[in-house]
Amino acid sequence: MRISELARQTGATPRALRYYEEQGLLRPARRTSGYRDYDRQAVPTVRHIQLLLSAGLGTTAIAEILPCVPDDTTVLAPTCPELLDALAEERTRITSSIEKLAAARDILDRLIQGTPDPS
DNA sequence: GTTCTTACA
DNA sequence: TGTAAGTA
Repeated sequence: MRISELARQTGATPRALRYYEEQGLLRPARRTSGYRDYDRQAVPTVRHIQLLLSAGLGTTAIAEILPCVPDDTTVLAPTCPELLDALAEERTRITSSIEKLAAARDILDRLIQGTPDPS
Protein backbone atom coordinates (compact mmCIF):
# COMPACT_ATOMS: atom_id res chain seq x y z
CA MET A 1 0.00 0.00 0.00
CA ARG A 2 1.11 3.57 -0.55
CA ILE A 3 1.74 6.13 2.16
CA SER A 4 -1.70 7.73 2.18
CA GLU A 5 -3.34 4.33 2.67
CA LEU A 6 -1.09 3.49 5.61
CA ALA A 7 -1.80 6.94 7.00
CA ARG A 8 -5.53 6.32 6.71
CA GLN A 9 -5.28 2.99 8.50
CA THR A 10 -3.10 4.24 11.34
CA GLY A 11 -4.13 7.83 11.83
CA ALA A 12 -0.54 8.94 11.35
CA THR A 13 0.12 11.71 8.84
CA PRO A 14 2.22 10.93 5.76
CA ARG A 15 4.69 13.45 7.15
CA ALA A 16 5.02 11.41 10.34
CA LEU A 17 5.40 8.16 8.42
CA ARG A 18 8.29 9.62 6.42
CA TYR A 19 9.79 10.86 9.67
CA TYR A 20 9.55 7.38 11.19
CA GLU A 21 11.45 6.05 8.22
CA GLU A 22 14.07 8.76 8.57
CA GLN A 23 14.50 7.67 12.18
CA GLY A 24 14.97 4.06 11.14
CA LEU A 25 11.61 2.91 12.48
CA LEU A 26 10.18 1.81 9.13
CA ARG A 27 11.82 0.47 5.99
CA PRO A 28 9.21 0.58 3.22
CA ALA A 29 10.07 -0.84 -0.18
CA ARG A 30 10.14 1.46 -3.16
CA ARG A 31 8.15 1.21 -6.33
CA THR A 32 9.73 1.98 -9.66
CA SER A 33 7.81 5.21 -9.43
CA GLY A 34 9.79 6.10 -6.35
CA TYR A 35 6.67 5.85 -4.19
CA ARG A 36 7.05 4.08 -0.86
CA ASP A 37 5.40 0.66 -0.74
CA TYR A 38 4.30 -0.57 2.69
CA ASP A 39 3.26 -4.12 3.49
CA ARG A 40 0.38 -5.05 5.83
CA GLN A 41 2.79 -5.52 8.71
CA ALA A 42 3.44 -1.80 8.59
CA VAL A 43 0.01 -1.15 10.10
CA PRO A 44 0.62 -2.94 13.43
CA THR A 45 4.19 -1.68 13.43
CA VAL A 46 3.05 1.93 13.20
CA ARG A 47 0.53 1.30 15.97
CA HIS A 48 3.36 -0.02 18.12
CA ILE A 49 5.39 3.07 17.34
CA GLN A 50 2.49 5.32 18.30
CA LEU A 51 1.98 3.41 21.55
CA LEU A 52 5.66 3.63 22.48
CA LEU A 53 5.70 7.31 21.50
CA SER A 54 2.72 8.02 23.74
CA ALA A 55 4.58 6.22 26.53
CA GLY A 56 7.20 8.92 26.27
CA LEU A 57 9.86 6.91 24.51
CA GLY A 58 12.09 8.65 22.00
CA THR A 59 12.57 7.45 18.45
CA THR A 60 16.04 6.13 19.25
CA ALA A 61 14.69 3.99 22.08
CA ILE A 62 11.88 2.76 19.89
CA ALA A 63 14.33 1.85 17.17
CA GLU A 64 16.01 -0.49 19.67
CA ILE A 65 12.77 -1.96 20.91
CA LEU A 66 11.00 -2.52 17.60
CA PRO A 67 13.23 -5.39 16.43
CA CYS A 68 12.23 -7.22 19.62
CA VAL A 69 8.59 -7.14 18.64
CA PRO A 70 7.19 -9.80 16.31
CA ASP A 71 5.64 -7.68 13.55
CA ASP A 72 2.39 -9.61 13.68
CA THR A 73 1.91 -8.90 17.37
CA THR A 74 -1.37 -7.28 18.32
CA VAL A 75 -0.59 -6.34 21.87
CA LEU A 76 2.89 -5.29 22.73
CA ALA A 77 4.16 -7.95 25.15
CA PRO A 78 7.72 -8.18 26.43
CA THR A 79 9.49 -10.62 24.16
CA CYS A 80 13.20 -10.24 24.73
CA PRO A 81 15.27 -8.92 27.68
CA GLU A 82 16.38 -5.88 25.69
CA LEU A 83 12.80 -4.73 25.56
CA LEU A 84 12.35 -5.00 29.32
CA ASP A 85 15.61 -3.19 29.94
CA ALA A 86 14.70 -0.33 27.63
CA LEU A 87 11.27 0.04 29.22
CA ALA A 88 12.70 -0.12 32.72
CA GLU A 89 15.21 2.58 31.88
CA GLU A 90 12.50 4.79 30.47
CA ARG A 91 10.45 4.28 33.61
CA THR A 92 13.40 5.45 35.67
CA ARG A 93 13.71 8.58 33.54
CA ILE A 94 10.02 9.29 33.89
CA THR A 95 10.15 8.84 37.67
CA SER A 96 13.00 11.31 37.79
CA SER A 97 11.03 13.80 35.72
CA ILE A 98 8.02 13.45 37.98
CA GLU A 99 10.12 14.17 41.03
CA LYS A 100 11.60 17.28 39.48
CA LEU A 101 8.20 18.52 38.40
CA ALA A 102 6.76 17.86 41.85
CA ALA A 103 9.58 19.86 43.40
CA ALA A 104 8.93 22.70 40.99
CA ARG A 105 5.23 22.58 41.83
CA ASP A 106 5.94 22.74 45.56
CA ILE A 107 8.03 25.84 45.04
CA LEU A 108 5.24 27.45 43.07
CA ASP A 109 2.75 26.49 45.77
CA ARG A 110 4.82 28.28 48.40
CA LEU A 111 5.20 31.34 46.20
CA ILE A 112 1.48 31.46 45.54
CA GLN A 113 0.59 31.11 49.21
CA GLY A 114 3.37 33.37 50.37
CA THR A 115 4.71 30.68 52.66
CA PRO A 116 8.36 31.20 53.57
CA ASP A 117 10.60 28.68 51.88
CA PRO A 118 12.19 25.97 54.07
CA SER A 119 15.78 27.11 53.39
C1' DG B 1 -4.16 13.60 -8.62
C1' DT B 2 -0.61 11.52 -5.52
C1' DT B 3 3.94 11.27 -3.85
C1' DC B 4 8.83 12.69 -3.54
C1' DT B 5 12.64 15.67 -1.73
C1' DT B 6 14.21 19.76 0.21
C1' DA B 7 13.81 23.62 2.92
C1' DC B 8 11.87 27.15 5.93
C1' DA B 9 8.99 29.10 9.81
C1' DT C 1 5.37 18.99 12.24
C1' DG C 2 2.91 21.74 8.73
C1' DT C 3 3.47 23.61 4.37
C1' DA C 4 5.21 25.34 -0.08
C1' DA C 5 7.91 24.56 -4.27
C1' DG C 6 9.00 22.00 -8.40
C1' DT C 7 9.00 17.07 -10.15
C1' DA C 8 8.02 12.50 -11.76
